[in-house]
Amino acid sequence: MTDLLHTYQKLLNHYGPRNWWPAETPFEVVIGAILTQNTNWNNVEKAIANLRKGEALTLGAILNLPLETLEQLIRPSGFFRQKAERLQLFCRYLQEHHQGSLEHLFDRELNLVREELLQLKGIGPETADSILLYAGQRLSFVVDAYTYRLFGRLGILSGKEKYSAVRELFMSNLRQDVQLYNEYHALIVIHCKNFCRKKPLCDSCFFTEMCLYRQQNC
DNA sequence: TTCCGGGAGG
DNA sequence: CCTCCCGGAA
Repeated sequence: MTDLLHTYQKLLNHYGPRNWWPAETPFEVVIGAILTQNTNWNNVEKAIANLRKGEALTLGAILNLPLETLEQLIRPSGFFRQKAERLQLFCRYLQEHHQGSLEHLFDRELNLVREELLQLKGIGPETADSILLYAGQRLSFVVDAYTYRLFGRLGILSGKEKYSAVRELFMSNLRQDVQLYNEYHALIVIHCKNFCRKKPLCDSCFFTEMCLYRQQNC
């Protein structure tokens, strides 16, 4: 499946390296990964700005803040009640099982860490992989709705594959390189925001002959 | 004013 | 399957 590499090259040529994820620290990556579930990043930015202004961007602050206060700070990110609970659950877990240290959490065999993350309420596969890759620099490819959409339209996915199958497809066909995984997912995100939207802007998209969708609909 | 977009759990 | 929610675009 050299298509995956070819697609990566085209994206990288067009956008250049993204150096994701937009956060100051690994802990902020985790917070952002939870807040951005089913949510635009613009809304997450407002929530993070509120947390920062409220000096609430630390594990201790999130644990000690009254739930209602935390809810109001992250309100712009949507689903604020469940997300506030999930932030506190994650922080409490990190506190009690890893001395509050993400490094301690990450410093074991990949699948052990991943399974541990997946046990936590509010951390599904995409959030777990985002945390592993972008907060932990661990080799775990992130699959999201954009991945299904872009590669579905390119004719590489049918859309019916399970999350794990898509992740394994990428992981078994790409170099085992954290920076490559980081860039690839970031490039998929920006391309789907710019062009490969639900209502795609095919006219200005640089995937031409290799896009099945474009061949059939444009 | 309605509509759109975006993960996880139940 | 459904629910949880917002901000910005239409």
